[in-house]
Amino acid sequence: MATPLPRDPIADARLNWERHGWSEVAAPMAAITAIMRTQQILLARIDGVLKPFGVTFARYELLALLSFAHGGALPMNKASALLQVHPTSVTNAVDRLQGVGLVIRSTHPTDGRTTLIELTPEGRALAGRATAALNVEVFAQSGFTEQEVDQLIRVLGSFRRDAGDFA
Amino acid sequence: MATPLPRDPIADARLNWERHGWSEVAAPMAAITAIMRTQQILLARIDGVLKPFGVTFARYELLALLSFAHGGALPMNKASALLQVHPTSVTNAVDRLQGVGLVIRSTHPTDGRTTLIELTPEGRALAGRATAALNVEVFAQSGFTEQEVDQLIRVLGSFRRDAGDFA
DNA sequence: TCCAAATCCTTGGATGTCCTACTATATTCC
DNA sequence: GGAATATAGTAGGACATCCAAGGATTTGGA
Repeated sequence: MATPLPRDPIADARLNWERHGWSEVAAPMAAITAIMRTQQILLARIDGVLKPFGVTFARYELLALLSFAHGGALPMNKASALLQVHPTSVTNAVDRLQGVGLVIRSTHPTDGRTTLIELTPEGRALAGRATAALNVEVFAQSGFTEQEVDQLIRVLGSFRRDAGDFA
Repeated sequence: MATPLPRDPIADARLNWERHGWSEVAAPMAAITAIMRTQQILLARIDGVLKPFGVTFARYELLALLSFAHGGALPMNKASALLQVHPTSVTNAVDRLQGVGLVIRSTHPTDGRTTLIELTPEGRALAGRATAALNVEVFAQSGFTEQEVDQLIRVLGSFRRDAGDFA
């Protein structure tokens, strides 16, 4: 990766906010900006681990979700809701996963509008191997202490609830 | 926004991890997934506020950075480093901002390789109005308590340092 | 029963991000 | 000096996400 900057650019932004008389919101601005940047770092790390498996994080998430579903199948709209992404994002992911034989689309037995996404044996196998890799190479060395992990889960959990993600 | 889910999907994922014998990494997995989702929520909120100004968060960040620079100008590579995005992302943003007259490209006085990005008066004015809107509509009601903001800044700050963002 | 409203999925378009490769300009070192 | 190396920015391509719009199917109320 690139050479580290001599100073934290987010801390500098916070100072700029304070200098301009926006001290009231300087800290939340810094926290939010830090979340954005942290997500970038984590996504790059995850996609790097998944690259050898030929899937991206978005596609892996779908495979993992299906692997936990009874029968290894879920309606598209359920997947969209649980992954909390736009339906078109699921369409996109399914197109690509189906293209390489990791999932197949099948029609819902009673509702003609609904399309079921079904894990193939190859998809299930890949999900297992990819999860093992992520567990070892990312989650087991997240860079957060146990206490920090608990704080993040608590703080971001209430944030997501307040944002309307879940009841 | 859509109807809230009856259960937290990330907490459910964590339970699935534990049920499959990955208890050691279930919590970090949940924390990381929560960061990803929180970023999505925040980005949507920010872009919603910026929409009336005709800019996205990526372009706003560049305008804000320039507004704090002496002379309202920065080399492309400096902007890339400070925003911590790929150079091509800056090229993209500058193309669009220049297209609507908010910035202009100028050549570096001594280094012919370098291109300076310069804020136009319109760009500076828009940056000011957009910042005011974000301060009031997003940062002042972030959904985090002061204590949570401090925790996030501390935890994510050390994470970013460890990730090599800054010294 | 039958048509309007709701739901499901897909297509097409806009953005942002990254990577690889390429051109132009500077620097370094023989 | 001049060639090899390094740095700056851009073009082209791959992905993911969202929104708006449209076709298909189901549900529900008149």
